[in-house]
Amino acid sequence: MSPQGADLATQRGTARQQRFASSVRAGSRVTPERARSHNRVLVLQELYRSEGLSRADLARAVGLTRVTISDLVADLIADGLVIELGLRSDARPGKPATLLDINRKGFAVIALDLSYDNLFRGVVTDLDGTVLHREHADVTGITGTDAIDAVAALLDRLVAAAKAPVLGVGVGSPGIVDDAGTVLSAPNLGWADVPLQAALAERSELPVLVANDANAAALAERTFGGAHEDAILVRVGRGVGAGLIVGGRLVRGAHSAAGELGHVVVGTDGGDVCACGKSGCLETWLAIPRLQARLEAADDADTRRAALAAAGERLGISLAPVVGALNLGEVVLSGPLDLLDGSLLESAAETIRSRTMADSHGGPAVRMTTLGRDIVVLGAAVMVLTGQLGVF
Amino acid sequence: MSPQGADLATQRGTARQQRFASSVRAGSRVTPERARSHNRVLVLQELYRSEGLSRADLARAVGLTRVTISDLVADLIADGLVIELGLRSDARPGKPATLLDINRKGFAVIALDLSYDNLFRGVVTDLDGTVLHREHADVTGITGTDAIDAVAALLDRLVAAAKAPVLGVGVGSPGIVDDAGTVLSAPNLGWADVPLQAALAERSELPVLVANDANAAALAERTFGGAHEDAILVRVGRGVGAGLIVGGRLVRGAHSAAGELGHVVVGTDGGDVCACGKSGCLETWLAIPRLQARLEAADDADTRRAALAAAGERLGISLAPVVGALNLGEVVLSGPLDLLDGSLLESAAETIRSRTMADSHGGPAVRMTTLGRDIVVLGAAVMVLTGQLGVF
DNA sequence: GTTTGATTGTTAGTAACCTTTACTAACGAA
DNA sequence: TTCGTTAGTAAAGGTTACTAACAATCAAAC
Repeated sequence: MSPQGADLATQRGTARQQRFASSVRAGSRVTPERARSHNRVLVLQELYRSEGLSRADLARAVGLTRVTISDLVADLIADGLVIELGLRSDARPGKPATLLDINRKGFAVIALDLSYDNLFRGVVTDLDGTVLHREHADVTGITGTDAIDAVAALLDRLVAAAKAPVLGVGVGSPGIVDDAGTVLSAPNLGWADVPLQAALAERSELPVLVANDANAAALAERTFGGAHEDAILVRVGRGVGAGLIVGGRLVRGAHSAAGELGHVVVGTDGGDVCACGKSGCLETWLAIPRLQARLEAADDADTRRAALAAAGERLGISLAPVVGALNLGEVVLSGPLDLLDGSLLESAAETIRSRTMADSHGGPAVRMTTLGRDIVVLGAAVMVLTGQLGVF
Repeated sequence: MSPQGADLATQRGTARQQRFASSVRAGSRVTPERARSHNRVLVLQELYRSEGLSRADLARAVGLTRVTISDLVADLIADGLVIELGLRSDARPGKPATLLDINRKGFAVIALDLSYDNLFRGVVTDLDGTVLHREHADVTGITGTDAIDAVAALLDRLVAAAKAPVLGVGVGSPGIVDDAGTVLSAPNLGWADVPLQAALAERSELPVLVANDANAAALAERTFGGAHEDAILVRVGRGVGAGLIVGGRLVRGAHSAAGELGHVVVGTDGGDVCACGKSGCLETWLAIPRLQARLEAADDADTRRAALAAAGERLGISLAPVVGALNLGEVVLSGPLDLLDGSLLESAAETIRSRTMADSHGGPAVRMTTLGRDIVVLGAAVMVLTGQLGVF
């Protein structure tokens, strides 16, 4: 399944993972060693986004000399991260190039999505984000430490299913998650100040990264969905959450609570009472249960469409100041297609346009995600790729 | 006025400025030379924020060895950027330390504020942002290329007034300004696609940086006003603009238009017609001329206070989604104290709190700036310090 | 008064890194 | 076959930061 490099990696195990991590960790002073790590990452990045490059291609792309690139590539090949594909076939003058690629199948990434109702989902992917294996666990009624155990058990099954050395574990969790991967608050799971990242890292002896589900989804959309450098991803489900990408980077917020849009009050005309105590929160307009209730109460198609459009309008009203203040280039929605993709989306787009300064570019693109239900696990995988390899 | 290093810098002139600039410019590959530039900047940063450090102190703070720090400091002293202050006086065992500092009075920064009504303001500061000299130019009725000439003339006067080598020129301009310092649109000055930065750089042969006035103000608030790492600065004047700091960095936006909040529609209950054609824009509620008109129409103090509170509420309504989405830690207002600081500010703060999820931290701090009318020129100076020295 | 220990800053030598220069290998075109 | 081009490698050189060692200097303990 995995070539020599991967086996090598398996032998050395955790130490190797740490080394990858340290090669990326940001810091202040630059020693020659750090400089080389940085250049290593640049080579990996180039290889990641366009496979089939030669050493000479890399030298041109990265800006280092062929000599240095050869040296770096030799390191990466020795580590099992890069493989030679063979000679380039096209007819050009000169010595034929040896094509390289990241060892895409030589490592596995494990990604978990804890944001579904009563269900934990997990996948094993390769370095491309291709899903190789799926597992899930029913967690109806399970909260607190039992839920932590359920995550750990699911992780164990995924590790057992992985057929290549595991590069790391990414987790998208509901609630507010801080930089250290501690879930500060996730009411549905009964979690408060749960150090999920540390707990899973200790039990699995793998690098683990935990983040909020909507934030993870935003990363996925940025990496695999082609989202703009300045974009917001809004996830509509039992609640409403968002992830923001500003200048190509995920926004964390003053208290790690960036994207918590669900309980922002929309409009100046009241609204339903929310679970949080306020009236007119975005969730009261947009959350799927409320939306479905309103649709069931509707008699005909027009009324239903009006209900969806009203929800979309509320979304647009709350997003307009964000789009204006950040000058966002794109708004992406994630959630049930049958409800979101249609009147709701169109109404939201129109509302945003009519309430912001339609600069010469005609306002932001507003669209559904193309990543479907895997968006959170894909984002969790991106977290691992970024954290362990520095890719993206 | 300026010590030997400064004279030296004067002689070599522009070439030196370029060198400073190149030492900061971001890039991809890391060569040893780039690494050293980076470390140079780290030393400067440490010295900038706490004067009176020894080489050994720097070594501890930056993480490099004393040997390397000594070498870097020797370079910086040779360049005139750092000076020795003398021996440390306090009684400690060991050889007394030689204290160092950035040559704070040895260089000047020129900063311009083009955002006033019919007035261009400019200052000369030292590296601390202390204003040493002021100039202004009445530009009533002056627009287009005449306005560009007026800026250049004001800049010439400031250069002539500077008593130390000029490190660079920062300009805070109204309108939308792109990364290259081109004013894409500034209706009041009759500017569209005016390459102000390039024009001034060519005429003055100095490094020039142009940015939007509210964005510059946000930088000033972050650097000199102690603003939070995630904050928004709202500037209320003839129009309404904002600058956002996210993760400690200024947000530019998809089309360089971040912070353009003035023409975002507020609320769902209509409002006055705006110059832009829409109704209920934030400017129609908050801009100073409109606000003053409403106050003059009011009969008694209570009505006036209510008008101010209403304006503050509208500001809060439009900021709430931004505060929630970005999880901002602070909201800072800049503008006429007599109008903003009071009912308006309190109402805005209360509205933001009541419309966002009052996380465990009680919502963002909401306050006036302490930097007064110099906020934009100070921000322009910060741009120069950041761009030329990498400080902050 | 002397010794001891601590701190600062410098000198000398070393290891790591990237570059320049020069080379071989391999290929198409004339 | 020769020429020009491209890919990759090898050797030498310069820059960078590190370790080790040292002199200068001072407080505090003896």
